[in-house]
Amino acid sequence: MSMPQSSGLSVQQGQTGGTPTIKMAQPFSQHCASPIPFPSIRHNLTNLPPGSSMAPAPSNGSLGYTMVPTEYLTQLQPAPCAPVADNGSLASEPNIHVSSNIALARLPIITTDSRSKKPCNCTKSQCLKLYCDCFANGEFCSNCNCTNCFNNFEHEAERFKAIKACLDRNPEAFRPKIGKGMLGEIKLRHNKGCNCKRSGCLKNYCECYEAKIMCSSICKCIGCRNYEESPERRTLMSIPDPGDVGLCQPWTKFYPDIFSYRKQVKVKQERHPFTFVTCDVIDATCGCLLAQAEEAEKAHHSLSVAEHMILEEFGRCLAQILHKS
DNA sequence: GAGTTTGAAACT
DNA sequence: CAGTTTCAAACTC
Repeated sequence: MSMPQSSGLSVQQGQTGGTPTIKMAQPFSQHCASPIPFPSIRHNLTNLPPGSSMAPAPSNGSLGYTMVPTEYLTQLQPAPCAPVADNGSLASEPNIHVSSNIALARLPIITTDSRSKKPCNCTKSQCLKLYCDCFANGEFCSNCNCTNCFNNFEHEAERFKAIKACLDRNPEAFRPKIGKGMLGEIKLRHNKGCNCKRSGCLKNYCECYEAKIMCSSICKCIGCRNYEESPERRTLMSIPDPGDVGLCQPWTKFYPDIFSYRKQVKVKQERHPFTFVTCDVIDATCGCLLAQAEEAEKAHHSLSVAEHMILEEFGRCLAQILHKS
């Protein structure tokens, strides 16, 4: 699967282990990997990525919820919660009940559609299998180079069947592959792990490497060189040795745009919010807020406490954004 | 641009 | 669940 090289985020613990900091690592959609079974929070998750919805996990109700592209959700079942439209507003389908206070309380979302979708080149799958990146990402093919494409409005029935088949095989088929690690882990990791044998996990064949994350214990790769101290990885990724720099910020190498606004600011004294409140920054902020919601859920806090925690987190995010700017 | 390699997804 | 096949992307020349 392909991912924009210049986008993506993560939430990392501060160097002293204190306040989490916003770092780029993944598109926002990748942040929503963990099911969110806390209903009171879930119903307030109106800031899901545009075009996404939370749906009950298909296989096992106890699993909570899984994130499914809204197009798929609406085709598979009556939407249990309001999807987020591409323009960031709540969908207006009459069968979807949206509590007015939620609707009123919603903050406007800046769409992240600026990330261009990579066209696929499928020839045999009809773009109805997970081989197809468009299909796997819950998107219709558009401006692709595919042949005999069924991943479009004209082939709704076939798409429906294909989606259902995928979910039957794997209820989490459309779950983002990159997510947070185990409880307490903040770094992102591949949810399934890779199975590379020959690439040393240092080529884009490797999903971990492609996502610019290191392989983890769940990977079943052979001859892996995609780990923290790997010299080959450092060379490939042009990561300076921690001893060579005072404050090592390796991810700035991979995701320069979120850090580049500092340089822009130096060059241009007149600053505008859009020069540093980029889509990636917004994505990272949403990721922090979701993480906070999950923490509240795990701690079984009440809704009001959860809201308080999330608001506090939002404040910290704002402070960091201002500091970075 | 054609051919090869690779590993995920699909299939048996 | 393991082995095999299919597939499309990544890579090489």
